[in-house]
Amino acid sequence: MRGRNPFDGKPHLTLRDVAEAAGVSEMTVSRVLRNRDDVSAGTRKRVFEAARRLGYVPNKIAGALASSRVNLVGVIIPSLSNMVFPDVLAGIGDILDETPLQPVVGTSKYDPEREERVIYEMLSWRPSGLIVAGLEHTEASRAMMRAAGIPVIEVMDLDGDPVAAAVGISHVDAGRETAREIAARGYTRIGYLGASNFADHRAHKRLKGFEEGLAEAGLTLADRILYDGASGFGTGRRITEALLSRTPDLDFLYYNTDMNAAGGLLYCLAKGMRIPDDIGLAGFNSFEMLEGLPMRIATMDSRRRDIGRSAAELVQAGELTEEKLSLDPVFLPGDTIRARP
Amino acid sequence: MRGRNPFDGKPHLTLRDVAEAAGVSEMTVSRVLRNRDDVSAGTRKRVFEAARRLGYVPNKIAGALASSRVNLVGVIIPSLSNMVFPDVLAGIGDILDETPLQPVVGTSKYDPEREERVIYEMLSWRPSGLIVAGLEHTEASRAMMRAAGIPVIEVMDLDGDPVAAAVGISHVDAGRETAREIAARGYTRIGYLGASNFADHRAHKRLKGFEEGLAEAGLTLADRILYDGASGFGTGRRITEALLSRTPDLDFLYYNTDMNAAGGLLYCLAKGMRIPDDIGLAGFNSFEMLEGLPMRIATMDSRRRDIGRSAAELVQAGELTEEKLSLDPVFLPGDTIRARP
DNA sequence: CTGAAAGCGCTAACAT
DNA sequence: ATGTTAGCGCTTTCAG
Repeated sequence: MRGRNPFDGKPHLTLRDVAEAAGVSEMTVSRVLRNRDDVSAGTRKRVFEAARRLGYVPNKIAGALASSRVNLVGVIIPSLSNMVFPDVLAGIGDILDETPLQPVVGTSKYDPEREERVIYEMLSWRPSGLIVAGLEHTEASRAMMRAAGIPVIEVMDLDGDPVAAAVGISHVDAGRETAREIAARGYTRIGYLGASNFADHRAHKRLKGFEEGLAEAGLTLADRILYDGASGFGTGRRITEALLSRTPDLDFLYYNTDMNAAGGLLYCLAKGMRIPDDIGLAGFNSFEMLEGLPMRIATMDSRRRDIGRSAAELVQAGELTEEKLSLDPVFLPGDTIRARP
Repeated sequence: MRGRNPFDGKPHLTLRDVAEAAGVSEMTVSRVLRNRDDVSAGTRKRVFEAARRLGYVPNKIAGALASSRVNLVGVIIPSLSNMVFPDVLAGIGDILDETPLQPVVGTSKYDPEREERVIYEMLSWRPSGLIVAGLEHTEASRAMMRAAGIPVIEVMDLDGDPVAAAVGISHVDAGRETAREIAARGYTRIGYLGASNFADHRAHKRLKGFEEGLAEAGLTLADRILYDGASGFGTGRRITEALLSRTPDLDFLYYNTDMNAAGGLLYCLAKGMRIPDDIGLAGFNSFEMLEGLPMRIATMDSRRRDIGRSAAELVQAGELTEEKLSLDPVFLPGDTIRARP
């Protein structure tokens, strides 16, 4: 059974097979296949042909062990269904596609214990770098990342204490800034609509900053509602209806994410409310796919793709950097908030 | 430099380090860390403690090479931003989470050459299985998959010639079935709205089946419009407006995906059209996040999560199966199509 | 229950 | 420009 795939009697081809077929040494085959330029054109051609004909696929496991070089970058995010994370991945891809590095994605499902296991699994492949969403990890996770001896970049959040490098926005600032924009436009009866998910630290930070921003203007949150489950139009609708039936005199609704704000928008429009005069709405994230709703929702661009790009650049540089890179979220007033007086 | 990480002067810990610290042989450490039950409780405890204290993380590269066992499953999909693919991944995760197998995702960006490179990269890690979206691949890709000696599952599509096993729906049938539902409700002036993306084979197959289904009822497509770029509400709006201004007397709009249908729905509602009496709409995919629109769009559930689950089960079984598993897409009439007479 | 020896398939380093 | 040798860090196999 040794040297064979467990599912098949046929052993994998090795360098030796190609070497014999081409009439050269294993070492020469290895050089050709790694595109080194110290092989004569004729030999190179013979080797390529032999490899092609046999259908040889190199064994990276062996190569990585021999060279202690692994061209993988671990990327750990909470989920793939949240839309914000694929955007970060796209940014990472923009950069890594131009390099030999390859991202390998793992998901934590917002569970720190699960994240710890994923980090452990990832590190056991000895990747060239690690990109992890968020700053909140178990102590064991932090210890592993510190000891990994590779570039470790925490992304999306800057409010906290990164293990090493970090790229992101301050969600506290984002929330505060949104509150200022709202207060500056004369709204006073403000409600918050968000997820009860205890582990969504970034949303909690935005809310914290939001309340600080309101306080600056002498305001407090008039009401808030939390939901379980996934964000979406239906969720946005339901929580909006529930909140407004409880506190009908709200004049502004601040959502944890544009997805819910979109549902809220559709609800308010259906009820004939006048937006943005009677009631204003704002979300967070700036999702491109929502362009095309009846009104553009006021939101803050969370710079997800840029975050992915910058993180990948830091990994690619290969240094054990502790750089903190703060991107500025951009407030986009859209149509669901009054003009500034 | 050998045996060290290129970014760090400090070499990684090895089994030997743990063995010395615990006062046992490397072999014993290896046994403990793989949770084999042929080690005495006392030794086991000493080893675990030493490993913890040192912060040892095993090297899977070496382990995989020695054992020729790699607990990775390659998953190759066109993109992560399309929403349909994360759903397939979620289904795969449902199953693999209960096993030692771990999915590794690669994206082809709808480019067969790129897909070929990704398949090659994946196979060079000697994974335990491969799950690939679609049936259209380069000849070289097909040859690699045939020769891989591992379970290879093509997913999402059954109209074509799979390399080995396949799990999915027939998109031709899905299109034909949708056409029948529309024709049975008395619509006659039918338009199609889809992507020009040459490489979206499944959408083309749906359109083919759709036209066949119309033909059965003595109908033909009254007009069609193709767009470049991403699907979304804005896109749906724009193509709907363009198509209706060109052919105003259409009484049904069939979209390649619910995302565009949603934009079309919002457009038609804004224009005061009476849905589903004056004009009907249907999409494809059944996206959960769209629940909550003003009307539920008629659509067909593409069974994405089930497809992921079944594919993962086949991989996990570990046999070189050639099974073809056909799931039935389900037509969901929603509110945008008239009741059957 | 524990250890010693051999080798997985490749590449670094040193020949020639 | 090509070949030879010695491992990479682990697991398999066989001995005790």
